[in-house]
Amino acid sequence: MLFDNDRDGSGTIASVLVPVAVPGPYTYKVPPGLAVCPGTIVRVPLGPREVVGAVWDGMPEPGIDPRKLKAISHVYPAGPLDADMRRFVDWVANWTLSPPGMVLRMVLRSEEALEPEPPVAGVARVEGAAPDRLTPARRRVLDTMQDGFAWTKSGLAGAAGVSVSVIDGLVHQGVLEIVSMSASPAPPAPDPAYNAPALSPAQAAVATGLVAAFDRGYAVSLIDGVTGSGKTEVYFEAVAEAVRRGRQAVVLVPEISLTAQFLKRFEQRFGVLPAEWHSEVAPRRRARVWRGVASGDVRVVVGARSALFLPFHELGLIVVDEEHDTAFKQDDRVPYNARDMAVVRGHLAQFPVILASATPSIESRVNADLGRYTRFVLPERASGGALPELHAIDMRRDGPERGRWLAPALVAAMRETLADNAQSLLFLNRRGYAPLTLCRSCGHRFQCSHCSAWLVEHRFRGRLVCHHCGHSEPVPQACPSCGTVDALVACGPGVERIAEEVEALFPQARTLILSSDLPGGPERLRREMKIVEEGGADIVIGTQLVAKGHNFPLMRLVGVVDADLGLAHGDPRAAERTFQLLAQVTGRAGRFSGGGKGYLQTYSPDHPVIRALLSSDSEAFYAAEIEARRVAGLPPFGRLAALVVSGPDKPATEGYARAVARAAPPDAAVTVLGPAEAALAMVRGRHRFRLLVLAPRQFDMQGYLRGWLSRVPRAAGGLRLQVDIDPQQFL
DNA sequence: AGCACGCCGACT
DNA sequence: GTCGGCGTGCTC
Repeated sequence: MLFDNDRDGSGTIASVLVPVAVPGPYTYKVPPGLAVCPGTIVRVPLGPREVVGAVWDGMPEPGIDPRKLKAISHVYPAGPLDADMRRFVDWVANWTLSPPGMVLRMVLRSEEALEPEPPVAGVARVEGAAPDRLTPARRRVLDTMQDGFAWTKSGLAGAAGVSVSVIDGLVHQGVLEIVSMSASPAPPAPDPAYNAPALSPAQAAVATGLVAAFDRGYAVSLIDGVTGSGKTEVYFEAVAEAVRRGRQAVVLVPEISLTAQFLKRFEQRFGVLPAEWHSEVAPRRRARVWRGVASGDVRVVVGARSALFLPFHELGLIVVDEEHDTAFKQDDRVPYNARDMAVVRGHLAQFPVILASATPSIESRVNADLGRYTRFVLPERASGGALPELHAIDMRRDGPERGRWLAPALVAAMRETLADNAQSLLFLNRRGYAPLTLCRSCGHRFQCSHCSAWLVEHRFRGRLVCHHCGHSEPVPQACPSCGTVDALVACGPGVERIAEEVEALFPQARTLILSSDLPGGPERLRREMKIVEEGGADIVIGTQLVAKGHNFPLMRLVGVVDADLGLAHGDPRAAERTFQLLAQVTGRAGRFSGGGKGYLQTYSPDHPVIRALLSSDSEAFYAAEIEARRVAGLPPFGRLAALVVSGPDKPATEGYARAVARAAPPDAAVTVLGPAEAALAMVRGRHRFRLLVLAPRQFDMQGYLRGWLSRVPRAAGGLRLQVDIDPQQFL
């Protein structure tokens, strides 16, 4: 904010939010001649360096020694951030108990974007000049340039089918000259009328409902549609409506599914590729998208969760695809859930938000049941194909012989599928060869020295790996405890072990493992996904990454090797996660090739999650799960739940966690999970302790946590809270 | 003595 | 988040 307090000649001052973990804006002098307003993006000195910040709303903190004030050193041409954006930053900061500057940092992550796009060097014709000899290559270049525009060297070389040296030669001769090309032209806008699809009656009804939401300002729609029901086509109609209304739109997708396939579908519908925003976009391109979003040249962005913090001025729609996906959660720095913050942003700026999933999260279902969201159901596949027929294999009765992991019934189905030249998918959410290794002689179990989780054998790499902290060591010849040689046994299966069994059963089949940790990285993974997609593999063995994003058109059979995995451990969302994962995985079968089959190997065929999966009845699952939470004394999700995660590996940390548990109000259910349970419960985190607080609806969790935080001595060092509360009731 | 490393506090 | 200051402990 600006303050005209020039009465004493000291000049104006402004509040500036700086990208550091301080509680609020700092005060700076505005040098004469610089024009700033709330939202202006500025560079300011901070300690020994200069940082990028933004002029912010609010009174400067009183009691700052005026002699201490430094001056804004630069005003960026980008921006200013509008009032909606500033309110959003403040809201997210308050909600996540994070310093507002740290949230602002997420908005201003591309420093390159803050300056205008630097001009690029190009070549243009010199009026009247002709080359000494007109070779065929030179002719092609000059023909290509008949439009009279300037070209970049490489662009021209590509278009004319010559090498850059031909162009250099023409420059040398004075036929072409190096010119400075101004910023690239605005990308073509998506055309809502380009290729409107023929929607089924059910899809059309949903599309109409989504479009109608635009007249209500803020409204949240939940599209609950089985895999293959055409959710994407349907919400594209809402994107089209936003574009028609002159608004910008953003589609948030879990990072993993930001695939070429998805972008191509967008192009088929709208005639142009959308702007992309995620961590793999190169800095230059990133900067261009940021500037385009701010200037309004970019109308639609498809991106990962961080796209939510782009500086839109005319945002009129957010779509969150696969809204249940945990990739929308950021666990480090500012811990936020992009799905919830999307709803908040829609609320603050009064525009519609669409959440889409085949397996909505419990909280979104509850919010729909309570009437906060409008739920649209797409119960059938758009192709008219049936959902896969699912069977349980009771491993207690019909399991495989000792030392094998695939039941006879599943093997028979694989054989049949193979004979039909179709693909099978074996799903096991466990990387490596075996999850536990022990010594046959003395019973020693290999445990991680850093975090007490079991070490997982990775036979291809010849190492024992901790999946919790990443530590790894070579597989020893002798037992480190009793010294017996060659006495180590692998217990239980991982994908590598399943592959071994498949290769023994079907030596002639083309078998492929899809697992995130195989050598070759994401590049190889993409290649292999493509191989599967094109039919280059018969049997695919995959971890959870096969559940997401990619479509496998030839997949006809899915075998879940261990359907119970993930149902047992301490995470209160274990059942929900398992249901979502297995529904997504089995939904891969027969999605494009007509009928498909799925087998669930389980020791607990009567578990509500397994039963709901078998009957393809997600209603049964939601009812059972909500009831189970009620019986367990947990408040219904979608109301209030908080996770407090404490970070560093310090004895004091556990003490603080237990102290907050004791201080909790009587009607809040508070659980402290120790390191082992936390390791199981948090797949990706490296948290040593985890405090789970479940509080009833009317309880001010934010205030409680803030009060508690203020009492934690600094000595707790780096203690971090992760708040996982559905913000619905506060909107 | 010289410096690598970790911890802590300040940053307007 | 990033920097500098300062203490500890190790090496030339």
